[in-house]
Amino acid sequence: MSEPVSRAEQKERTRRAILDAALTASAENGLAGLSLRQVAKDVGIVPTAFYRHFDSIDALGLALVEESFVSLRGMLREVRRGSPAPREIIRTSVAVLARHVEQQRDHFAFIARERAAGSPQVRRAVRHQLELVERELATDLARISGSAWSSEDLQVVSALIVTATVAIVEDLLDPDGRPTADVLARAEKQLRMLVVGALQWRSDYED
Amino acid sequence: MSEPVSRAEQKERTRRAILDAALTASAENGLAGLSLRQVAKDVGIVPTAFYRHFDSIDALGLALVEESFVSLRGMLREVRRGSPAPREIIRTSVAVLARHVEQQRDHFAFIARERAAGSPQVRRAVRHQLELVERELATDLARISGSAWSSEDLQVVSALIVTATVAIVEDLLDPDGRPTADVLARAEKQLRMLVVGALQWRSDYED
DNA sequence: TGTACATCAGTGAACGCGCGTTCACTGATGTAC
DNA sequence: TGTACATCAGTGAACGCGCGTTCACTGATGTAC
Repeated sequence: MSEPVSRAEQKERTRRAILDAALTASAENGLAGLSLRQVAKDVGIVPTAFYRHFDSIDALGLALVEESFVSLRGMLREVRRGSPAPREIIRTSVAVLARHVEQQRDHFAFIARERAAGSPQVRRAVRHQLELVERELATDLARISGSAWSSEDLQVVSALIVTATVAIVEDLLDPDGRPTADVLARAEKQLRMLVVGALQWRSDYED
Repeated sequence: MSEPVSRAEQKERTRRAILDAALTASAENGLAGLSLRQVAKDVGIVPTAFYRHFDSIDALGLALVEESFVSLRGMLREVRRGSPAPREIIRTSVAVLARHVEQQRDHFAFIARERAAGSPQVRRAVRHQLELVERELATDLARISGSAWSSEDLQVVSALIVTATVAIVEDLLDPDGRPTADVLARAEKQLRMLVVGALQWRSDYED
């Protein structure tokens, strides 16, 4: 019935199972509340076997950061494929965001949670990744706008957009929060308002 | 030498000591990682005595939420005392924010952390308090602007300002973050940009 | 003011539990010849 | 193709530890008379 699997292949499968179980379990009490023994039990291995795959729980945490940002970058890639018309960009981007957050709920929740509450090392990794996203957004904005903004302004706008988007994701993930449709409608309005402010900025308020 | 203290007074002192120790200890691994035994040891009581003051660690957590928001509201009260000229409001408000965050670091860090990572009950309490702040801000904005915005727009702007401010506080608290002066300069710019967008909004983009 | 009783914050022993980590091991898979 | 040896993912017993919670208690403070 089943294919024979090489030792390397089997090891990779177990590693994946550990990552999946850890992601699910950390949704409960955060990465800091993760129990190596519980993860091992879920995976179906003995606790000590964990060490064949990761040096420590913190190393596992960093692997989960990587994995979660693979999801997030997949989303960004799809957003970049969208229309370049400003109004359309926002509408379609929010729709893409909503779909990806729903499909990769655990990854986005992991990022949102550990960004604020992770161990210093994990928190640093998450913030670093978000900073990279911020810089890429600044580059995109420079391309679209034809360098109408100063580089300082580009950074400020990008930071604002990323901040607002993180908050939108948190709202989407909040089980007690408003209905998804409301959050998305408000998200579009917030982002449009923000873009209006940024566009207006250069002519009116530049220092 | 020392004054005699009533039983009620002594009980209140112990309660305060528990809250202080818990706030400090939770800065390490979050409220979820708090050890009742460690808190008791720090306070100088036996672990079981904790139950004379709180029904559970979650109840203690809710008390810490209350206490932290007393700090935050103290800050807001001072902000409201400031100048009503838009440009001045932002500058002085950011300065007040910076000072309060520095002085009540643990309270602000508690709010930022538990907002994202607290137990469902604690997270709900934090988000509820932030929602109240958002609504009060909407009321203030209505008063200042003379009801130039729709109530829906007021809510959207308020949410955006609160979101941006929370992010600024997180940046101020981040030990690996940019220098405080940079964060504050950027904060002012972000908030101004945001206000520009909101003001422009009503004439240009209203649905 | 003095006495007898009530209250109750804090004590200390004891419990069972799940934790991370160590270690020597097993036995199937992989490799060299 | 067959054999002998190496590798190494997963095993299972054992460890010491800190955890939250129970319970009956003590003794100083507070109150009624």
